[in-house]
Amino acid sequence: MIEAETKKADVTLIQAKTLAGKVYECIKSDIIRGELSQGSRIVESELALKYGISRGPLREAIHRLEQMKLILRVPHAGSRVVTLDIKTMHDIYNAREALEGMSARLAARHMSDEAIVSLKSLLDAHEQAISESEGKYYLQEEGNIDFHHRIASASQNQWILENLNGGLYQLVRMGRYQSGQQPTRPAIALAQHRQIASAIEQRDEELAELLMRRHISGAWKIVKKILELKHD
Amino acid sequence: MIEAETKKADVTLIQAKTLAGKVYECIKSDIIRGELSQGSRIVESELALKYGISRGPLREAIHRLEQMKLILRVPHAGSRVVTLDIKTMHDIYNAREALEGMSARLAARHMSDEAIVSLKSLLDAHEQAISESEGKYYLQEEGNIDFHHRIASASQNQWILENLNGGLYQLVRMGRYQSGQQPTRPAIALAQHRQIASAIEQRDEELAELLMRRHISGAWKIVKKILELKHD
DNA sequence: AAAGGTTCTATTGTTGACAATTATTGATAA
DNA sequence: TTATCAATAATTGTCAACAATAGAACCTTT
Repeated sequence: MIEAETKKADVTLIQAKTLAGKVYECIKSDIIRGELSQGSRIVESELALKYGISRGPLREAIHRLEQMKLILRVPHAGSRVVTLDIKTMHDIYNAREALEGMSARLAARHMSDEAIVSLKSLLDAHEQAISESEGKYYLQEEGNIDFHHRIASASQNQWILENLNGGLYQLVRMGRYQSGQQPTRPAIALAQHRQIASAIEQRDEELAELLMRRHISGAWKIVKKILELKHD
Repeated sequence: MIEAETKKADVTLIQAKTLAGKVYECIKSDIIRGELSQGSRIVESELALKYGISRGPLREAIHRLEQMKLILRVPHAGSRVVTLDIKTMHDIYNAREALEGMSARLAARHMSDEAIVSLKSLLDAHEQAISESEGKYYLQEEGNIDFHHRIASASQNQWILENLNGGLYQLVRMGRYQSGQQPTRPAIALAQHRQIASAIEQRDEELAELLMRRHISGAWKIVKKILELKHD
């Protein structure tokens, strides 16, 4: 039993019990971090060799990544890492706006009082982190994701939750990582997060959705400018 | 010509270039039509034998169906056809409301004038079909899907389009098919469709989104009643 | 007889070889 | 030179055998 517990702890670190799952996590990380650059060709035998597995599970990993749109595949021709141009990112942020807006609305309806308290203390921690250290972008970014993740969880909508965690968030991460990972000014984001949390606390569904949509479309405007600068 | 004979789907008729793709289409159809009933176990070797292929491509087909949430899979334990209970359907309709609402907004922004004309003539055809034949539910339902599909295409948002066509619409179809496939009263739906088309024609993004969301949440209320009746 | 552990079986996960297909290269002719 | 077609190479798609795992059946012990 004790061995089983420790084993399970190890497994949770690896995030997957199957070979395909582990390699999927690896490749996903490589793509998001840009180690596999955008548009680059994916050759099954190469990656299989690199990770020391056969082509079977590797193929499964690739298929998963294709479904979440990190990889583009054409039958018999091969796979490439997706290229996040401005149009694609715009699509992603529009989808996010719709889904997270609904997510916030449902969170205002369903989130438990304890979860709301916990959410607000998370925001306090963010404020602390921001005022303490100006340079810890990474932690701030993780905190940002954490906030959005909690809202999505509280919505209690399984479809939306899975499509945010398993799809859109990964693409957003990849986009941030590869465009210099500037955090949208943290103080402003924090203020907006507080507004959203407040709307949820007051069970104001309409306002919660409105504020979340404004928050995301505002983030898009900043990302867009960064991308346009990069492209010129 | 549409025959009822298509249930014994012939693999060679399907356009997919790969074996996995063909079998994927077959199984998807079987699930939506209820030939593979909700919650029933999926055994790889059985299906492989049934379709006369090996387990490799069949596995790929199952993985795709898992990603679009028609199949639930647990590692080493097996797969089952999803069960569309009320909660799941509610999640689906909420996600639809968010995504198709945004879709209508973007359609009002991007849809070409010619496409709008074509859309309106499609609605005329629907009106014709409704007044002519009271019983052709199937055609009406296909027309309904056609309308929503055109909006999604006109949105020019690839992510939303793919997640509607390749995910939510299939689940909605499955739910309709298996709960007696009552079409939500076609005359009312048609009137709402006309309103939406009109808003798009006037480039009123706000109104287009609002009307589409109202349309879908209204549809949900009807579906919910049907499901509740069934469950008692 | 019930609880607990142990063997056994059915099913999934993995592998390496083989077939089919696409893209490339090179030769030939206009 | 350039276009076209054939042969070739590189890569993906498919298969059947093997390994690992979870769940069922069985036995043992109390």
